[in-house]
Amino acid sequence: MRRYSPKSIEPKWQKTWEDNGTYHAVDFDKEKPKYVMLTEFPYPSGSGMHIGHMREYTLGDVIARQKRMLGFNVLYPMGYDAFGLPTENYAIKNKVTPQKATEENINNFQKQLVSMGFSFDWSRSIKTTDPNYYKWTQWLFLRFFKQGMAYQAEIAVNWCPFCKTGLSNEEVVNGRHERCDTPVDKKLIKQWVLRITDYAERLIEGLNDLDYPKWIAEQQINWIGRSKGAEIDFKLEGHDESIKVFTTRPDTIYGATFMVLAPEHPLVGQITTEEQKVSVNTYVREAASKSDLERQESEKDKSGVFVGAYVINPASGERIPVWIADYILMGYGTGAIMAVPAHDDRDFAFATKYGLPIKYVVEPEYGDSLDGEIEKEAVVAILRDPETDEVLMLDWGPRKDRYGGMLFIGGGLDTGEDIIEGAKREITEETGYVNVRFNKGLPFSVHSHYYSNVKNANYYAKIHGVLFDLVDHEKVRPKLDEGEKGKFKTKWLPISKAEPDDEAHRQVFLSLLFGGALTKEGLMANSGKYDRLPSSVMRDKVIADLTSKGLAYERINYRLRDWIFSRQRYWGEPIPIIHCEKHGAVAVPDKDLPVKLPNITNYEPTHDGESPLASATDWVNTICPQCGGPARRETDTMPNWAGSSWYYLRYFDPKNSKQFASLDKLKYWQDVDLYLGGTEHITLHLLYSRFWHQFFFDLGLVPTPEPYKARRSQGIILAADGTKMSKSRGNIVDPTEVIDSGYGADALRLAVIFLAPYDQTTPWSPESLGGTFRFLQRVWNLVQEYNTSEGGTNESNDLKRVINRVVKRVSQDLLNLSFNTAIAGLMECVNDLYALKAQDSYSSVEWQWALETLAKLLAPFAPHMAEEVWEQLGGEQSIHLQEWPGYDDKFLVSDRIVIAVQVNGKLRGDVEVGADADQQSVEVAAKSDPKISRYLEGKVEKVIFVPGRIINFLVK
RNA sequence: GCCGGAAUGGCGGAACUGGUAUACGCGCACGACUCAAAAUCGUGUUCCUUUUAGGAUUGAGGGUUCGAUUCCCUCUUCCGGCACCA
Repeated sequence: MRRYSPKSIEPKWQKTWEDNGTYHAVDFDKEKPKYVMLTEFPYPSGSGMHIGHMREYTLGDVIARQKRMLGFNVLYPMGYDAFGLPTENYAIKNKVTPQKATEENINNFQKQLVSMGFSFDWSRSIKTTDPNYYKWTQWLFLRFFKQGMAYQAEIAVNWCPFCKTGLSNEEVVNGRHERCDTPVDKKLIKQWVLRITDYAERLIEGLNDLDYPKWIAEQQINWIGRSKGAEIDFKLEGHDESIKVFTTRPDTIYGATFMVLAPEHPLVGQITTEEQKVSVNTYVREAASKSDLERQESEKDKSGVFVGAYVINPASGERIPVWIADYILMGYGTGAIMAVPAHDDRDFAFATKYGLPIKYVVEPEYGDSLDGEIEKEAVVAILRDPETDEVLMLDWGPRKDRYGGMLFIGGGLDTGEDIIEGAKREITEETGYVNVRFNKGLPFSVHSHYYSNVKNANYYAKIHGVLFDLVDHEKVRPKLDEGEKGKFKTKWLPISKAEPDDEAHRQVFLSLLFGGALTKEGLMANSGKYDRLPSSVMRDKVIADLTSKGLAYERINYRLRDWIFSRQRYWGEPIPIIHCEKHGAVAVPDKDLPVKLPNITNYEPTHDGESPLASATDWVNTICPQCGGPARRETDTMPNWAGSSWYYLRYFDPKNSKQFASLDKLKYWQDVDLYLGGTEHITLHLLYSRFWHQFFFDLGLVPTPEPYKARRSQGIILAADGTKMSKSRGNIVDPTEVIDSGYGADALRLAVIFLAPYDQTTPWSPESLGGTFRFLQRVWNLVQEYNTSEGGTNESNDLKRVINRVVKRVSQDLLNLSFNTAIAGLMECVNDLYALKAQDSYSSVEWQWALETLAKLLAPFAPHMAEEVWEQLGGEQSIHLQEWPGYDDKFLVSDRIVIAVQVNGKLRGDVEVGADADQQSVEVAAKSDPKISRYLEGKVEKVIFVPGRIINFLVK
């Protein structure tokens, strides 16, 4: 008997498949529906592929292979995303050219991919660094340019001092460059920028029609950060101009007690008064030199300077001072805000630090309006013992209907009664303490709808919160209403343990003892004619009123910034623009594309923010395509996100030299049916390529509005100890080593999939590789031992059931992308087959069918083993071109079933009955079982019977 | 702080629509084969107890239900994303 030896079968089939073009996708196949399975193409780094890559491609491969067997014309392509910083940095370090490094890395990657037995259509492979490819990247860029969607701007960009290049917003993670972890600086350079913000709304809207997991969609929505509000003009005192602010809370405009501008705001210089000039200039200079990281670190300690100017609040007519502070960002909204310290945490911190006024205009309201409620003024008094830092609470018993629970001292005010007097009276009446000192009152009221148990009435109270200090413990006898007597107990509690059950009480407590801004909705106060309106209503009203005076308009703002598209590096697609003195930036004519990246000797990045291409004088100096006059080429290159923004389209027509892809082929292949990739690209590549695609759709270049119909993300494989795999930790699992060690690609594929649900981050388990290898070995031996020569027609219902069951299970699990349980199902099936084999003749037409079916189910997961076994069983053609097996439910039912028996919900045993047994026969069977009947001695009150599953006796 | 996701044996994980929790694999223990080991095969393996049996158990606590890993409420912890975005 031959032993299972992956080394001798895997390379053989890999070669056969490639020679036969087994996995080539067919353009315009009329017989079969198309299916495009896409996995993110790799960045060919110097360190080779790791197990995480293999998880992604194996999952894609399983889907692609099964879809082929299900009768789809499957395109499962692969290519290389090879431009970009890491290769260039690697090349510089190892003193080779990026071209050479890329070539070597790709060769290495290719070898590894082939050794895994993936069913890629290699005839369509692409490289983003191939001039025949980047010609079209440049051509597509020029579509943006020609529509005014690519523009140049001198802006302060995120600058990576290590990579010496500007970065997009998306590439900065926690103030550091995501590729090299270097803290990012700001640098003012002229940049190419793509107007992705024009598509902000579309990028959100488009998600509605896509099959993306909710969390991925949310992450994109979050990143785009839509917020609706208003732009409002504040007139500058003594100037003609006014300053526009953006706010999402126009309802709080009466609470705006000062204004803050970003230090970079263009009006700062103009409006600063003579006496403030020195301090303002110093502050602006310091802010400019701070990096993002430093700005973030100063989050807790806000700083700013008064510029000496005042503006007029357009709603209240009040005169308020103008400050600058670096917590206001020039890049968002208008770079200026109306500061409402009472209702914004940041403004509150700022106002507290600089002693600016805090004016509350939105008052909290709790509960919904109740029938016949009585309006009243009330106090909630917090009595604090300064000696022990404890507060006095009243325990009214369990809370019900917004009444009772742990509360502070509270009660209604008599008509015309002073708040402090009234509070003092309540303290003494309810608790008996006489010597208390008023500490402070809340600068706003709290409104509460509630039902009073004591009075048996609905109330709507306007509550004044007051804080009193206990002077001494002298007490008189409390003076309680009849309804209050014996209803509560008083308790002194440390401040940290005081947790009032009523929201109004809690708000009073928190505001009195800890202060802070109120950021929630509520009722308007101190807002002139708008008083007592709900804040949400006020918001629309005040915008409407100001809009009618031409002082405001509604506006939507996005967190998303335009996409900085220039890199001051060598290893990227040259931006196909020529700068002419007369005509400015001129597009390279389409016929002159590609603008090839010249070979230069010194491609190291420069310190001054100029691309190394600038030194290639021969290449740079050219003539203007419009006037023929002297001109210079653009020397910045594209980011490595450029090539990957449209690569899936090129797979549809990879060799086309006339177009990026022909419309016919685009119409046939349409879009990607399932896109599998990493979570790290959700706000980078995935967002960028959706943007490109949407823009191309608008130009009529592609037939679908979105590139990827469905998206899934595989989880990360951690090292066995649960830490992240990384080169520095030295805990990376190298797939090539695993294959060469004798386990082979099939066992590795199974191990990677069997590990956990595909989308779950989970630690690698080297031992499980032994498990999947053993499983394959068992399959192998099952086939080797099977003897075709003595074949008979042995009818076995058990065999039929086992095979039909596994077909159903694997088919359904694959539909749900539940790959790990599909493998568990296959393992279970093999275990069952071994058991059957022991009792059976093990040589019949049916066994032949069973083994063939098993091989087909195994084919997507372990393609080499399946192919070899298929050949041994006498199968024709490749197994991967066979039809996916079907199943029939009628073989799944057995005539005897086991029903669980519960007594009072507790499992007491089970009975075996006929498959169609009714309640009565199950009851009889259960009662005749002595293990069960001993629990049924009492009176059986009720029986719950779920046919085929369970019977539950309720016994008294 | 805000938004998402998760928590089940020694470990990775399974459980359809509320219906026998712990499938499958790893590990471990014992046995067979062997001079021996590896490999392979077989048996057992949630925990506790006074072990022919009983009790507990899906992060914690409560609720709905005949019955809850599954539904509802409160909380804890972990992971991912965003974070001075007005």
